[in-house]
Amino acid sequence: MKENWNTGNLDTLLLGILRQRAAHGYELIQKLKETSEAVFDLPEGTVYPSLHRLEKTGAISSSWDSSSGRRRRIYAITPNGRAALQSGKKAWAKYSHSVNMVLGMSS
Amino acid sequence: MKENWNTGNLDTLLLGILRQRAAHGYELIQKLKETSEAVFDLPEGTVYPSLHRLEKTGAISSSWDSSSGRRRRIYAITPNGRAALQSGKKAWAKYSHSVNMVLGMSS
DNA sequence: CTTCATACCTAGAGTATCTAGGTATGAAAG
DNA sequence: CTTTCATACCTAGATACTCTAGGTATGAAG
Repeated sequence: MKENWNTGNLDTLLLGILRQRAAHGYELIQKLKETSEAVFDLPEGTVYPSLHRLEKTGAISSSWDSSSGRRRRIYAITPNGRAALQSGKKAWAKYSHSVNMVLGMSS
Repeated sequence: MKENWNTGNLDTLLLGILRQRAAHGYELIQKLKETSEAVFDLPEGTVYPSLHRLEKTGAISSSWDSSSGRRRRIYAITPNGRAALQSGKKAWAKYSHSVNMVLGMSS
């Protein structure tokens, strides 16, 4: 992942959801909404391109599943993705600490 | 300010610096760098447009100062700006809490 | 007198998000 | 049975912010 939180942070959030278990795109949107208490209520036009980016860089891999009759693309995090998640978390820790400093909030 | 942290957050950061005392643009860049421990080391091409945005929306006001020989545009936060800062801080609190949830970090 | 830090500015490139459209299936309601 | 809604995928183009890369000008230092 990049070492700047300010851009492409959705990629890190998706890896954060996928770190526990694989999921398909639509499901990720819902989990992101649930886990964030509706703060991240993102349109598909935002999330799908992000997933395609992550797959292109090898952070996640996908496979089609049709067991439910309805076709789904299941995404799973790769070892590369876990490394990217770790550096993304570090970037977040630095970024959030700095914002707290600048805004004069408890860090 | 907008209720979404993800976009236009630099505006809130600048208000955070200006909440204590007025400052000119170049100085704000340095203070942002100092206060954030170099995490926010932003180019002028990023910061000046942000200041112009803030002035256009009435969150800050500016005046020219030539007392140092070198001309400087001094920015001060307005009452509107303080209100915008408050809502920006609320947006940040919600956003950062949600990121911590999604990434599984201590919130 | 040249170089560097200060101090301002903007146009255009780059990039991420969002809007708005499209397709298709399963379930529920009437 | 057929219409409607949630599921489930996709992309093209608009929007918006950041950054690059240029420009100008002054004061200080060497």
